[in-house]
Parts: sequence; C-alpha cells; structure tokens
Amino acid sequence: MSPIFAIVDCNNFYVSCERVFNPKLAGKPVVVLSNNDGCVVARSDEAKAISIKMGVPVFKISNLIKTHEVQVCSSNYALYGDMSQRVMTTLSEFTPDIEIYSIDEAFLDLSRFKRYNLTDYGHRIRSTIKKWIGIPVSVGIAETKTLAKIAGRIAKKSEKTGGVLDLTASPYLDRALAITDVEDVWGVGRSYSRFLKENGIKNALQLRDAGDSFIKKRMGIVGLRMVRELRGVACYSLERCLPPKKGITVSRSFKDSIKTLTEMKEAVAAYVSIGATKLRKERSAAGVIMVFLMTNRFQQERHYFNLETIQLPVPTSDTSELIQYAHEGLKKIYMKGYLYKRVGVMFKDLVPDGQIQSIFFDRRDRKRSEKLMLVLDRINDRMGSGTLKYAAVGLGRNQRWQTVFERRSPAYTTNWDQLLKVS
DNA sequence: TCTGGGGTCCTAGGACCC
DNA sequence: TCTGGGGTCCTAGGACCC
Repeated sequence: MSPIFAIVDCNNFYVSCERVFNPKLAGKPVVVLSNNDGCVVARSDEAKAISIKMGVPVFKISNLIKTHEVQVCSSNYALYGDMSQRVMTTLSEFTPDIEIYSIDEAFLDLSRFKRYNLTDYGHRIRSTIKKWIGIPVSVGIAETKTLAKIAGRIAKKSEKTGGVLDLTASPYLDRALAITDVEDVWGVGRSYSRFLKENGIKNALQLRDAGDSFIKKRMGIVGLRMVRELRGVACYSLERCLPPKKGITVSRSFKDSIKTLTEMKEAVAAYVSIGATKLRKERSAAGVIMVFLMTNRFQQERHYFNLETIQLPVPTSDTSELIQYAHEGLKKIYMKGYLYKRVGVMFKDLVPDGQIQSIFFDRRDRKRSEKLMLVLDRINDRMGSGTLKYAAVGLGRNQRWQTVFERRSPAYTTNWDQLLKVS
C-alpha cells in the first residue's frame, strides 16, 4: 500500500511550551533565547509580525523589545524535551506508524486511514494535542514527505485551513505549489534558493516542472529526489526507528572568554560527561575523540581555532577514561595568551557496545567500569543529572565557563520542587 | 558589552592497489 | 612524441535540516 504522509509540526514550539505554563505570555510577542541568552531561537507569531528574525542576537533588537514589550525567555531544554515526549506519546495513540523527526515534528503514515476523511482525522489529532498538552500543531497531509511539508506550511499560515491541509488527490495541489516560494521547499537552503531564482525557478511549481538533467547536474542526486517528491513520487519512506547515531558532539560558548587551562579542562570534563552519558544511552562506545577550541569568531584579530583527534586503543564509553584522553588532546592545542570563547568534544567512530574489539595489552578493568557507569547513570537519572559528577568538572557552583540562563522558566515538569503553584 | 548547538548526506579529489 | 584504466577507501568541504 502506498503511504500517505502526515507531518505534525508544533507551532513555535519553545514559545508554545513556555505559554502552557505562563498564561501571561498569551497574545503577546514572545521570544526564546539560545544558550547564554545569546540569539533568538523561537518566536511567537506576534514576534514574527514585528519582524524579529530567527537567529538574531538579542542585543540587536533591544529597541524592538522595549517598544513592543516583547516577553523574553531563556531556553529551558528540560521542559521542551519533556513536552516533546508528551506530544509524541499522544501521536502514537493515533497510529503506530510514526517517525519522530525532530523535537517538534513527527511524520505519520496515515495510509491505514484512507477510508476516512483525512482532514477530519488531522483535526482530531490537532484538537487532542491542544486539549491534552496545550500545544498548537499544524498538520500537512500528502503523498510524499516533501509535499506533506508544503501542506503543513500552508496549514500553519492560512487561517482558512484551521491548521490542517490535505493535499492528497487535491484540485488545489498546483495552486499550493505555486504559492510556495522555492526557498520554503524542504531541501532548498540559502545557496540553492539563490541559484534556482537566478535560473527563473521561483516557486515550488516551477521547481517541480524543472528538467531532470539540469537539476541532477546542478543539485546532485538529492536535488533530483526532491523534485521527484514534488511530483508525488515518494523517495523517502517513514523511518519507524531511529538509526544509531554516527557521532556525538557537545560544545558550548562561554558568556565571557576564558584564559586558563584549568578552566578549559573543567569545561571539557563537563562536556565529556554529558557526551558519555548520551553515548551510553545509545549503547555505543567511541573509537575516536576529538577536542576543539576557538576564540571569538566575531573578532577578526588574533583568531585561533584548533582541533585534535585522538584514536582510542579500545572504543569506550567510560567517562573518566574519555576525560583523560580529552584532557591530553586539549593540552596539545591549548595555547597560552588567547581568550577562548568556546570548547567542545566530539565522539566519532561509534560502535555498538556489544561489539567492542578488545586488545591483548589492555590494562583497564572494563567490567568494573561498566558497572560503575551503570550506577552513575541510574543515580543521575533518578535524582537529576549532575547529582554525581567527576571532580575534574570542578567544585564551584558558578564557574565562568558555565552557561547562563538569566530568564529561565522553572522546571515545571521535571522537578518536584518547581511544580506550578496554583493560588 | 552582548552573536547557539547538534546533526545528516553527498561529492570531489587524493592515495593506493591491481 | 608518446604517457592505461579501473577499482576502493578515506577525507574535507558543502549543502541541508531542526
């Protein structure tokens, strides 16, 4: 049976999460900021309407914030992750054919509901999520993922749709493509959009009808697949289970620059800890670890970036072992005298932890480390991450490298002490 | 003064091999 | 003056996604 794709997309997800717990934010322009309250990463419709752009540094819009009384929130990833899980769980009750595509989006295969009115079904999904969780979503339905994305986009923007648009066997399909700017097609980014427009292809309809060889030559196989998807030929299927990760990266910018190796080592230890926990959750081990650091990339003079790659003798997910290697790498690239703005670690060459090739000269007690990590994860899982941590992370409470969230909402859903008080 | 973070896939070119 | 023809593997960089 040929699939029918639905994309369910949470509207302005981070802002909507904040609004669920803070009703004062309703109807007002709201933005959510990135780490260290740096850039705008989510905007309410009202914020979009006063042309606050995605990704803009918050200091550049301080006037706009003042004159329009924009509500500003730090990001609260624990909250968004938790809300996302609730949305996904609710969606799974509508169909088991679900692909969790990102924190705020899921594809569904609705082909088993063909006999029903899919628009009605979409509305049921939408109202259930609104009622149970409080998050508004849009639903786009079509024969391919790319077309579903287009449907979803129109559903979100057009009042008439009521948040749901079904483009399967629709007389409005061409119309929908014609009103979709080429840069809004899934898979067309800045560079392709410029190239396509230079060649007279300005909307999704024109892209659909472009010549195969032209597209293949200039945009490769990916571009060709995209055009085929616009024609209703499904090139991407529903990925029910997520494939194992190929790499894990943890890095942060610092609010203020850092000079000392001591502080850099603490930061690296902290990021390795986060990464190693993710690694174990994936049931993987890293064969290669990379450490990188850099000065402020927005300052031209005396910019420094360096990266060190370390091949591990045996793939591991042991936090303390990984910290050791990461520190060795850091020492090689750390140069005195620079003002560092960011450091990070990457785990690569991941292997499933059941298939680790051991070596003869292995002085480590791997069984013991495995047990230790199990206990560590269990405690941090139950009592909150950071309950148990390595001394290498440092003992201070407000280290200079730590990320700042000045306007963070409380952990309504994940911390008993911070439950919403009803008065 | 203040500028996020984490991914994937594809392609071209070099090294190397037969 | 002539100067093979494939393969494979790896890597860096580009493009995209959220």
